[in-house]
Amino acid sequence: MTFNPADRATFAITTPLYYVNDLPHIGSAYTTIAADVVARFYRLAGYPVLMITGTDEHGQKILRTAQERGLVPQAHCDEIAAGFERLWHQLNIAYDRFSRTTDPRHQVIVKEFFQRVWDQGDIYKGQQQGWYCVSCEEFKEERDLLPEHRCPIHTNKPVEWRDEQNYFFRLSKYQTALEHLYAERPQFIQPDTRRNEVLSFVKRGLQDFSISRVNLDWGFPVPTDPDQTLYVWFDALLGYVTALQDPDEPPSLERAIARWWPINIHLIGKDILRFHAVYWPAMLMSAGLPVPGQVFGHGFLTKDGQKMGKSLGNTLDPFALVETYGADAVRYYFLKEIEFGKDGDFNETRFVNVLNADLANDLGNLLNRTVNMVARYCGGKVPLVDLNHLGEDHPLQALGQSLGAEVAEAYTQLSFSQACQAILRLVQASNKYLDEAAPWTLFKQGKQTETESVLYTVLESVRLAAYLISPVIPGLSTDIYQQLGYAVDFNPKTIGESLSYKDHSAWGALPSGQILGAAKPVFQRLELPTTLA
RNA sequence: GGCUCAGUAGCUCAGUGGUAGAGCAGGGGACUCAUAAGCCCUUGGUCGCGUGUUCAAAUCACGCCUGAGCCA
Repeated sequence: MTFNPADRATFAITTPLYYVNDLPHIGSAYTTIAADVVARFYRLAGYPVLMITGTDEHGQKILRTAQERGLVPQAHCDEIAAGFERLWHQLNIAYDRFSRTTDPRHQVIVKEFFQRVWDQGDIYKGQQQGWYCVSCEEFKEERDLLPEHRCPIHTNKPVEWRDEQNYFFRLSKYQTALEHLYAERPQFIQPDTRRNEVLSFVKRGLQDFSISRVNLDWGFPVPTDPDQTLYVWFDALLGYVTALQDPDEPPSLERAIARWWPINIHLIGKDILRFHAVYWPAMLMSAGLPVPGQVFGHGFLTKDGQKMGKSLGNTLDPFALVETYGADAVRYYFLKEIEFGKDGDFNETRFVNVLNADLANDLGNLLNRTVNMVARYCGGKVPLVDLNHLGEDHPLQALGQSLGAEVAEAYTQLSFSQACQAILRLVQASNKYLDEAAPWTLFKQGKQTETESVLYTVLESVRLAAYLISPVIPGLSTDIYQQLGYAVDFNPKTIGESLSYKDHSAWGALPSGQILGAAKPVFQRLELPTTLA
C-alpha cells in the first residue's frame, strides 16, 4: 500500500457545481461518476470522505432561461436541481453534499469571504466596457467576435454592449504567488497538458477581473454596495466551501473550513480550468485560506467520433443511457474505456462489446462457472486450502498478492482505466488457469484435494477482483460478494469499516467453509443495437 | 497569427533508433464446469504525407496535410 488512513485525517473531493441552464448532459455525468469512484475508493481505504456535488444557480443566463420558460428563477432552479439529483441516484452516486448556490446559508459564507478579500484591499471599483456574451457570462474582445457581433461559441446569440461600473478582483497581485504554487506543486494542476495550458496563460500576465454586475437581480448583492450583484463565478466557487459545513450548524466561514479544508481534489471538465486553477487559488490566497490539493481537468466526450451538441442533434442522454443499460454498465464503460484526462468517445457498438467481453463473459461467467462447480464438487462451501503450499509460482496467487497495491496506486492517480485493466488481468488469468487445471476432470479422477485447491484460488481471485473494482461497479461487486456468501452491500458509506481495504484487498481473504449462494449470472449479456448509423 | 497535443491492424490504444504489439471485433480448432461463455490458433498494418540525418527511423530533424485544444 502506498498510503494508509493515518497519514491524513480526511479526504474531500468535488465535482463542479453544475450550471442549471438545462438538465444534466453526459459530460456532467462523466465527471460525477469519476468523483464517486474516487470517493468510494477512499471510503474503502478507511478515510472519512466528503464527496461534494451540487448546482450553480445564479447569473443572467439562468434568469433569462427561467423567464423564457415562464417561471420565476427559483422555481426553474428547483426543477433542474431535482433533475440532477435524480440522475445521480440512477447512476448510484454516493455523494455526501449537494450544494446549491441559492441556499441562504451560502450567502452567509459568500459575505464573510468577500469581506476578507475586501479587507485585504483586493477589491476595487472600475469601469468595465465591452461586448458581453450572456451565455458565456464573459466579456469578449471585439476581434474574437464573428460578424454581426456574435459570440464564436454561442453563434446564435449576439453579444451585448456593456458600459458599466464593476467591482474588480486584484488578480494581477497574485501573479507571482500563483507561479510559485505551480512550480512547487507540479501535481496541483493535472494532467500535464492542462497544466501547461495554465502555465502559458499565466505567463502572459494576469489581469484583474470583474466580480460584479449591474442591472441583474438574480444573484447575491455585493455586500458593500447592494446596487451591484456578485458575478456568478465568484459565488459559485465558494459553493465548495459552503458544502463543507454540517447543514444543521449555523453557517460560518470559520466553521465551514474547520474539518474538511483544504479540499483534496477538484474534478472538473477542461472547459472551466482557468476558473479553478487560476482565479480560485488567487481568491483563496487573498482570503488567507490554504489552496486545494489538486485541480484535475478531464477530457471531453464525443459520440461516434463527433463533438456532441444540441445544434448537431447528436447528444447522448444520460437518463436514457442509464435506463437502458444500468448504472454499473455506464460507469464501467466510461472509466475503463477512456483514459481519464484525455478526450474519449462513446459508440454504442463498442459499449455493448466491451461490457459483454469484460463483465458478462470474463468476470460474470467466471463467477458463474466456478460457483456451479463448487456446488457440485464441494457441497457449495468454500473449500479449505492451505495457501502456504500452493507454490510460489501459482499463477493466480502471484498476481493476487500484488494486485491490491497496484490498484490502489492507480486509483490514487485517478488512472481508472489502468485499475480496471489490472483487475481484468487477474480475471483473464483465472479463466485460463481454470481451463488448464480442468477441475471437472480432476473431480472425475477422484482428485478431491486438487479440485478444491483449484476452485479455491479461482473463487478467491473473483472475490479480490470484485472487491477492488467495487468503486467502479458497486452493484455488480455486491452481487458477486453475496453469491460468494457474504451478507454485505458495497453502497453504505461505512464500507471501509465492514470490508476494510487492509483485509479484503489482500490475497486469501475468502474464509473456508463459507456457504455460497446459488449460481446466477450477475451481468446479462447485452444485445447489440439493431439500428446502426 | 503564435503555441501545444494527436494521427500505428475494422475499433480503442501501447510502442520513442535495431526484423511492427495488446485488447475488442472477424475466421478456424479442441474441450465442456459455465451467460453458444472460457481456452488454443489465426486473418489483418508501405506506423498521416514528403525530404533529410544514420549502417539502421513508427521512433530523430525539417516541411506539409488532417483533427483537437490553449492563447492572441
